[in-house]
Amino acid sequence: MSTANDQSAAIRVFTEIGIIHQLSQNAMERTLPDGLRMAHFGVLTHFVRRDEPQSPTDLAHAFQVTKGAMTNTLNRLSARGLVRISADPGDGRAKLVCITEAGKAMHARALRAITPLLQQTLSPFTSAEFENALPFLTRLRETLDQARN
Amino acid sequence: MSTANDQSAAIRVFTEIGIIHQLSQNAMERTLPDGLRMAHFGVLTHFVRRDEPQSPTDLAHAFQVTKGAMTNTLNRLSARGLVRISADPGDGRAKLVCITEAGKAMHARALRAITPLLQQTLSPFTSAEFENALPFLTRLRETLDQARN
DNA sequence: CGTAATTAATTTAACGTTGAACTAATAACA
DNA sequence: TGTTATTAGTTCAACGTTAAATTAATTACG
Repeated sequence: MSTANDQSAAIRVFTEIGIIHQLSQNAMERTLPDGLRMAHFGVLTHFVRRDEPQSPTDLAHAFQVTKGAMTNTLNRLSARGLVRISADPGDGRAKLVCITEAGKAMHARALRAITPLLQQTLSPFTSAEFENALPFLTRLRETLDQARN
Repeated sequence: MSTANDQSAAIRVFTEIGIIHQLSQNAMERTLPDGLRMAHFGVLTHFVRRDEPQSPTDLAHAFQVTKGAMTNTLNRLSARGLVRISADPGDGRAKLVCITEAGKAMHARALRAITPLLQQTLSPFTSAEFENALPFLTRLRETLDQARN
């Protein structure tokens, strides 16, 4: 990555990524039940995979989002009873977030709702194509993440 | 793309793409001069590459954004004198958008501002890696685009 | 011709996000 | 110990976006 010409491929990659993000997020949010947003679904998925209490700050870090954004997301999930927020007994400043049974049920429902969309729109691809794309994307994300801090 | 297991790679790809989009957009907007946003920079880039009048609807379609969003973007660019909006002489409903000299100058300035960031954060990659990633991303974007309509 | 359907663009409310300012609790250290 | 710095979380204004409703102009067609 040295000459000016080299940058054009990188810029095109970022442009495609931006549009893919927008299109896929919109398609999924139109499909998710009950006005659930991708940010909410992401947090539920996180807790389904890893059912341990976690602080809002850790969650904000995991999702690469500001603490303010995570406060908002968790408040909405909590207001729906999909997540439980309690005080951290070991640290008076901190809180601990858990998924509830209703949260797990909502996640399962959301996953069922979203599956046909995924299967339909991704039918022109093989899973190998996605797996082949992953290492580059992961490394790019890690690089941007490091540059941020 | 048939079994449930296949979807996990696709979901990871979309997750990575979402985070890359967020991180790269934030990094670039922190670098762009004068509070210029990526949406604005994108429109300027479009007109630098293709210096012909174009309607807001065409631009909205090119950027995969609603007409309302494009109205907002164009109004901000116009308020700064970076773009000129005139009535379409052939269609009383339509408008035509052109880039101005100030717009071209701002684009050049923005590109200069953003180049070091690109070079710095992308130095761990070769341009071939970006070029190799492009065909898959392009096809994915096209597929999502078609599914939308 | 005249009515109905389509199209271009704007407007509005609602949402998620950022960045910055703020409060409260903890940690560091002189 | 007491002051200072750091850390966790919230709040607020500003922005871009979407979806839906609205206005105005054009096209289709009976």
